[in-house]
Amino acid sequence: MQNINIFRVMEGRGVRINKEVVDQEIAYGEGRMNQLRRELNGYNPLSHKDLKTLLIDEMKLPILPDRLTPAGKPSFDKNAMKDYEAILENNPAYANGPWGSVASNILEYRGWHITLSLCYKKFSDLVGPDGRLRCDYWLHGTKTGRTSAHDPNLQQIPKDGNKIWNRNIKRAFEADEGYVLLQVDFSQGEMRLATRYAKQPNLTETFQWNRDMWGDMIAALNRPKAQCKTLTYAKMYGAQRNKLRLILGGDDPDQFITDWEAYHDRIVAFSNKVYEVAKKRGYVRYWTGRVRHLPDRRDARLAFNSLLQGGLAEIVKSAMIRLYNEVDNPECRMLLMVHDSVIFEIKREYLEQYITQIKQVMSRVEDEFETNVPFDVEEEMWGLDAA
DNA sequence: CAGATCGTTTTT
DNA sequence: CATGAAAAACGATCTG
Repeated sequence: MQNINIFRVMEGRGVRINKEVVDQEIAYGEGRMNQLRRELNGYNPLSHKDLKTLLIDEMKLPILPDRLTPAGKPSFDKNAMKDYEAILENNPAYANGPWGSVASNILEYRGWHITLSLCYKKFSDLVGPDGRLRCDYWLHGTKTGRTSAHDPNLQQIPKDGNKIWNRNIKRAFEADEGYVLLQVDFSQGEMRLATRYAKQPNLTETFQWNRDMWGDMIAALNRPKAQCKTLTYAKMYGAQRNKLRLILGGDDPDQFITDWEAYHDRIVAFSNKVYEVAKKRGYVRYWTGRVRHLPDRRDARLAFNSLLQGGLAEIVKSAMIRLYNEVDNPECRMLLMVHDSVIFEIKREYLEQYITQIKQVMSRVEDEFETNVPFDVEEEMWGLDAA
């Protein structure tokens, strides 16, 4: 079976939508947006112009030098608004004014705008008469070889959130009667691939012994998990020294970076080699033979990330072929794919046995790709309230 | 007015 | 000159 046919089957199946939850959230969200707009004196939080008039001209807040848009204008995105919120809270001149909650109002308005227009309203418009929502996958939708999804883009539905505007998103999806929705992810797939390519001994051991990668890194580098994640992802994306310092903030970032690079010495050396080779050739070749041509061969920083992002996408697509051939059936249907995870609709009474089988088949990467680093997967139930 | 670009949000 | 990957999609605003 080829991927194109598998995706065609998945597009045909779609996923069931809970119309009550969707309608309820639309009504509530629209009400909140109207109220917030009134509290903001009619200023439109979606208009950069309005926000400049309100925040800079009227409220006399400063333009934040570290918070500029690519075009060099003051940014009012959520990071900037957090800074403004702190300024407002710490300054009595503002606290006693009429704009006490202006920052949180703007953030909530924009949060609802995104959730309603991209999720709930889209779901409502696009859901079929049978109550199922179908997106459109583009198998060639990205430069790296990942798949993209459209109408709606189900690859960007918010995670269950602490934020009120997307706290109920997952409740909008439901399984058929007697079934459950299960997501299965390749965990730390890109780091496993980097470890496999670079033959990084300590990480190879971490993965072979099925230890927690973050736990080992935290212990070795003596830094909090959030910092370890930030730096690790930034390195996988090819961030340069200045950018690393900026995103890590205070607390001796240079020492941290040095320690990280020592702990991942083989990966660092390998990424440098990928850079050199890609610069010479103008492209990078994945394990399947697929190539990504660089948009500008003088700048090969993209190469390492493409090798990981694209190479993992090839691993996931291979896994989907095995899953379709060996597992998929009316009791256990593949419905959706989100980059490094696959979402299934499974008959509840056989759930445990299918979890075992899916994990075994999905992680059997060595069928196509020789590796001594295991590619483990983790399962997660959708809709925990499903009794 | 149509189409392009900007700024913002969300995901892996 | 500066540089953090890949995307979708909305509304507001700019451009021809």
